[in-house]
Amino acid sequence: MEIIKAVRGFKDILPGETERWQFVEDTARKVFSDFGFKEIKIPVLEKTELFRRSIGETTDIVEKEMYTFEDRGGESLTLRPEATASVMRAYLEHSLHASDAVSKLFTFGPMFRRERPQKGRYRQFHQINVELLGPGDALVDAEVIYMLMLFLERVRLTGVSLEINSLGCPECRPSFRKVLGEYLAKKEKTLCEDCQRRLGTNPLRVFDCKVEGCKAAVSAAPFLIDYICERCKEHFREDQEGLKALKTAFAVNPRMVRGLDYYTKTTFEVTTKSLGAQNAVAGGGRYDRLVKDLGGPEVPGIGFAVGVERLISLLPELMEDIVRSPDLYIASLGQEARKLAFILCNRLRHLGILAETDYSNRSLKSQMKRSDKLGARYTLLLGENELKERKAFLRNMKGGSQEPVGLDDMENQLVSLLKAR
RNA sequence: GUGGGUGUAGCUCAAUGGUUAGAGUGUCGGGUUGUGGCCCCGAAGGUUGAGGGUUCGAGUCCCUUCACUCACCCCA
Repeated sequence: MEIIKAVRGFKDILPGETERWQFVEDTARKVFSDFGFKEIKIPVLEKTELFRRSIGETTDIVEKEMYTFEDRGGESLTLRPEATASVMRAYLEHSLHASDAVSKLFTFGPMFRRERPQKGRYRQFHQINVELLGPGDALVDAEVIYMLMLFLERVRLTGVSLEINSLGCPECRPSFRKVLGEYLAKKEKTLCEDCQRRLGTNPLRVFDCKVEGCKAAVSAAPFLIDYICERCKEHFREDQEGLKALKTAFAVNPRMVRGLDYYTKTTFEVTTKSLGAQNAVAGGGRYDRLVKDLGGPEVPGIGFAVGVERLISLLPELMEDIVRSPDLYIASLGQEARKLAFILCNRLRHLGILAETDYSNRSLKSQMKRSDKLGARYTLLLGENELKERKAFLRNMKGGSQEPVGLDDMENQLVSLLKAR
């Protein structure tokens, strides 16, 4: 019979990898809570309408990447392609804005997009998501970005760079689109097919194109940040001052464009050179209209998402310090000893010691090999002779030295010995 | 969605169209009574991704399909 395999683009995360996931999540919890953020848990399934309204009808995500289906009641549901929309929904549904002027929220979880799988791109992938709602001040932007960079530093990620940009606001962006559209129209012939199409739909996207002709056409193009209104300019300037004050290195990338419609003003991305085409490790920005667009009060917000698979693939390999190996392996010989090993092993676990033993009556040699393979610090040798003489041998697996331990009160002796380090 | 590359043991890879598809590594066992790592010996482990075709004969050639992978696209 043929075995059933996982759905394309969906991955198992096995022991050996999960340690890194836990490390990343634990670090995130610690850092974010130091900044006053609280964890929120939200469903993976939402009404389709939520994403259409927040992400934008004409974005690629909504147009061709969502897992949308009708449930048995005939309602259109969608596996979330990102988390911000759900957090906003929960924020409004539970009127969090009414109970506190500032909401600092983070969440972990899987997201779903039906794209062709590739390095660093899966159909189910995980994000760490942070949202800060309430204040619209530029210093908040700097603080959130600072927290992101601190988190990345704490998980020992290196070789990344931070880029920021401003997308302006609903008042000033349209006028720039017009300016850019007119500029690019003059160069239409040098643009690739895709970009010629983009002229009509979203000329800002041409900035993202990697085709040489388009790069050249765009190299002298006007920049959005030169056309944004005074208020947006001031906001962007304060944001940069904030980052400088917090000694956070960044570069302004006037060509950075983001794929979700709800962003306004500050946007940012953390990228790497070692991930191939999927170079964004984290990204986010300010969304001052989103809450209102979803039917809520006028509450500005800012947030970011970290791609966990991408982040983990960039982490240094050597992380032995986070995998736990046994403190003690109990090797037993004979029925009586085996029974005692069984009791002792579980009592030690009860006391917080990672103990292992073997129940299948294997040769001492096999048990020693297993102890070695598991990386146990000590092996306790418990056989018929030891039972008779009321003492067992405790072997240090690193040096190979052995010392006797009295059978009576052995539990306490072992605990004090093993917990000493 | 479009294009390229790759599918052989758990993993990394061999095998001119020609016997019974091999090696390393890993797993399990053994190398005189009850001691790990190094070394030696042995065993288990495969529908050669799947399905069709060409051929006296296919892991090898052809077609289809699936998966993986890289790039486009998009984004975390």
